Parts: sequence; C-alpha cells; structure tokens
Amino acid sequence: MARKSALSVVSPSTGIAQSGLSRTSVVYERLRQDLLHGDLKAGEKLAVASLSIRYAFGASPVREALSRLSAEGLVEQIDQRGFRAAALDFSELPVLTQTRCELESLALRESIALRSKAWEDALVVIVHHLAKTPRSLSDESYVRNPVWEDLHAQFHTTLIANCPSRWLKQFCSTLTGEAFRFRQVAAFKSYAKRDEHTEHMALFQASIDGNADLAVALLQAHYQRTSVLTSQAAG
Amino acid sequence: MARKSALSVVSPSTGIAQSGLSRTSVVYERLRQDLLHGDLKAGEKLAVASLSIRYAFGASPVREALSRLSAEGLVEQIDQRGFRAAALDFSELPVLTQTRCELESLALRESIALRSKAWEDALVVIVHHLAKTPRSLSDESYVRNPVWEDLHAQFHTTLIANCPSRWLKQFCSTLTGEAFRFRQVAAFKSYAKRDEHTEHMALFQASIDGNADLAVALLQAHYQRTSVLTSQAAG
DNA sequence: AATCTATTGATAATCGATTAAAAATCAAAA
DNA sequence: TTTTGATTTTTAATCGATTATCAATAGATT
Repeated sequence: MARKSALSVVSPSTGIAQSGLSRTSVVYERLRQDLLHGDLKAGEKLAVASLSIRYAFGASPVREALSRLSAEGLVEQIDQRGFRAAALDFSELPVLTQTRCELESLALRESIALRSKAWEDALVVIVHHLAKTPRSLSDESYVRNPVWEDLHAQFHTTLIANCPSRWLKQFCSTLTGEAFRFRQVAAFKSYAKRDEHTEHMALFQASIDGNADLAVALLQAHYQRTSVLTSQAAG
Repeated sequence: MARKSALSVVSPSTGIAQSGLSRTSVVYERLRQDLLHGDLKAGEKLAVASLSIRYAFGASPVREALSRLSAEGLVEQIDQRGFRAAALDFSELPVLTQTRCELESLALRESIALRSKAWEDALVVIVHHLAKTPRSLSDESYVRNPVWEDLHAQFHTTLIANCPSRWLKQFCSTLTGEAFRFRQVAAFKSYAKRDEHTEHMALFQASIDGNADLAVALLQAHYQRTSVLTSQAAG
C-alpha cells in the first residue's frame, strides 16, 4: 500500500497536476478520511454517482478507490448491489480490542528489543508536542483536534516502528483504523475527560527503559480503558 | 427467462449471468490464483491491456481487480506507472514465518479454548481425506495436486475457525497466501519429500485433545520446518 | 388471498474512446 | 563522449455512454 505520497507542488485548478498522484489516489485518501471521521456514516450507501459529485471526480476513480477500501475493510461491496460504508457493530468492540492488544503487544515487544537512540529521540519529540496539544479544541464539549490526532497516531506508530515485521505493523494500523471509527461515533455522543497524557508518559518511559513487560501491560490497559469508555459512550 | 434482443450479442459462456458475480470478481479470483501459483511471476509487469486479452474481459474489471489485489499486498501499484506482481524477497521469509507463527498461535489457542463437537468432526473429516490424497500427482517430481492443496488449506483454516476475532483470522489468511507464494517458487526448483501427514496428525490430535501448548508448539515447528525447506530450495 | 410471472424504473457494471503522463528516441551542444 | 532538451511513442488513467442486473410493482393464475 506504499503509494507515492508526494505532498509537493499542487496546482490550484485540479490539485492533481504535478503531484504525481492519480485521481484515484486522491479520492481514496479523501474517502478514507471521511469514513474514519464518520462524515460518511457506518452502513451508509455509497453510490458512485453521488460520490462523483461530492468529490468532483469521474466515476472510474471513485469506483477504484472504493475497491481499494473494500479490500481494506472500510467499505463493503456486494456484487451488483454496489458499495456501502462498513457497518460498525459495537458488540464486536471487545474482540477488536483484544486482538489489538495481542498484536500491538507483540509488535511493541519486538520494537523495544530493537530500540535505538534515534527511536528514543523521535518518541521524545512526539511526547513533548503531545503534552502541549489539547485533545479537544473546546473545553466544554469534544471538538476534534486534527493536530492532536495526528500526533497521537504518530506516537503509537512510532512505538512499534522497530518491529521488523512489515505485516504485523500493517495489521496494527488496520486495527487502529477500525478502533478509531468506533471512538469517533462514541465521541460524538459523549466526551469523556480522561488523563490520557499520564498514560502516554508512563508507556513512553517504560518503552525507552526497555521494560517490555511493563510497557505491554500499560499499552493493554490503555486500549482496554479506551474500549470501555467507548462502549459506555455508545450506550 | 430473460429474453434477449435478436441483435444483441450473446455473452460468452462464462457463467457470469447466472452466478451473480461481477466480471471484476471473476477476474479477481483468476488473477489471485495465477499470482499465488506463480503463473504470473513475482515482479512481473501487469499491463491492463494484456491482462484484458488474457482473461477476455474489458479494462475496467481488470483494473478494479488489480486495485483490490494491491490493497491485499499481492500486487504493487505505482501511480501513473501501472501495476506489477508483488516482488518476493526471500530475505523476508524468516520474518514472515515468525509473524505467521505468532498470529496463528494466538488464533489456535483461542480456537482450541472454544472447541466443539462439530468442530472436531469437521477436522476428522478433513484429516481423513487428507490422509488419502497424495501431495504430488507424480512420485518422481512435484506436480501440484489442487485437491491436496485445497484440503490442506481447509485443515489450517478449520483449526483456527473458532477463534472469535474475524480480524485475526483474516490476517492469518493473508499471511498464508504470502507463504504459499514463496513455497510455489521453491517447489518449482526442488521438491522435498517430507512426511507432512504425520505432522498434521499430531497437530490435529493435540488440538482436539485441548492441549493448546502442545498444539501451538507443533504448529510453530510445522511452519518453521516449511520455512527452512523453502529457503533451501530457493538457494 | 396468496403466489407467480412480466414490466418497468433505478442503479451498478462495463465498454470503447479520449486524455494525460511517462518513457524512449533523437538531435544539438558542451 | 556525455549531457541536455525537445519530440515522438507508448502506456496508464479517466471519461461519457452503453449494457446488464436488481428491486419494486402491476398483472395474471391458482
């Protein structure tokens, strides 16, 4: 899935010329974001015609982007019946969380075993930024902060970056996406305040100390707590 | 019964009209098989035009099938430069095997924990058939036996069928596909005789006995042995 | 009334042709 | 000889229109 992700010069008209990206890739990325963030709701019908209008691209790129996403699990496709956003079944959340804990734990152990100075430095920087970035843009209610989200994703990705298995890392990323969708739906309903930063700090410290057992325990607790809060919020 | 206009060209005898499958799905399945079996060689350029001829379908279904396969890792896509069969890097085989052992072990443990009579029966039947099916159609050299391959795949799939995580099962299936490609390339070079059946029997027995520790140990040994033989054959 | 069987309207899938991008070719200059 | 830049050729991506398939409905049959 390593596609050319040149963020280079973008011409104002189409946004595509010069980027080296195909329209398919652009629409894929936008669809992916909209699905993850819940702008396209779980279970919703995804008619190629209406998406063509929404993103102002032809039907072919849209279809192809949907195909990619369906292989990825974010979209469901039934022959002759088109596409829909993959359903979110909250009864699956415990199993998803469990799988996530198991796989990320494996990856984290291997990553810690291969830890390096450069890796520690990268984590330090991310944690530092994370400390100064608010989770929500508003104190009253939850308002998505894309900067925090990006840093948070980076934190977890970097933690397992040394894991030598590109497959395992890919799987973790898929599961992270799934979990994110659940959280978005839940956050929409209720915003649970929570001192995530303390949890991140502890996880960070255990990891760079090479204390794999503690790090894994903290990671699992972190995900389990998120899962419980998500379930509660969803009712 | 669908009336066809006298002028319309009758579609080729593909069986598509009846099956409810789209051409994309048909081409996807055929491409997948050809990639797994090495009929399309790793690294090979996959030009949509030539595949359209090969499978006698238009460019659109072929492109879409390739898109799905690229999300799955069997095909690589670079924007503006088309598709190619994913490369096989034998130096990655040890990591792949390791990841496979780890994930299948998790799945097997959970599957054994939830074992049932029906599951045992299904395994008994498969093992029984497997016992009577030769690995190779020839004694002299290796000649693929699709029946054996199908049963073998069923055996491993069924072993972990009770695992409650559809994600984990999906990941295992992806890794199995990858490993299969390596084995095909190696088998082409040298056919190592090996008493796989005894290994399968032992694994089967430990599983239905609920001896998860032993089953996992046997499974890992099974995969590791395959990996070593594959490496040797590949030189 | 309940169950089939056509018809129709909507939409998904596919095709053939067009457009856009990259690779190859070649000519001129350093 | 090597480099550079323009030109042609090849190939990938995309579009617009067509065809096939499904789902709902109306009519027919028991």
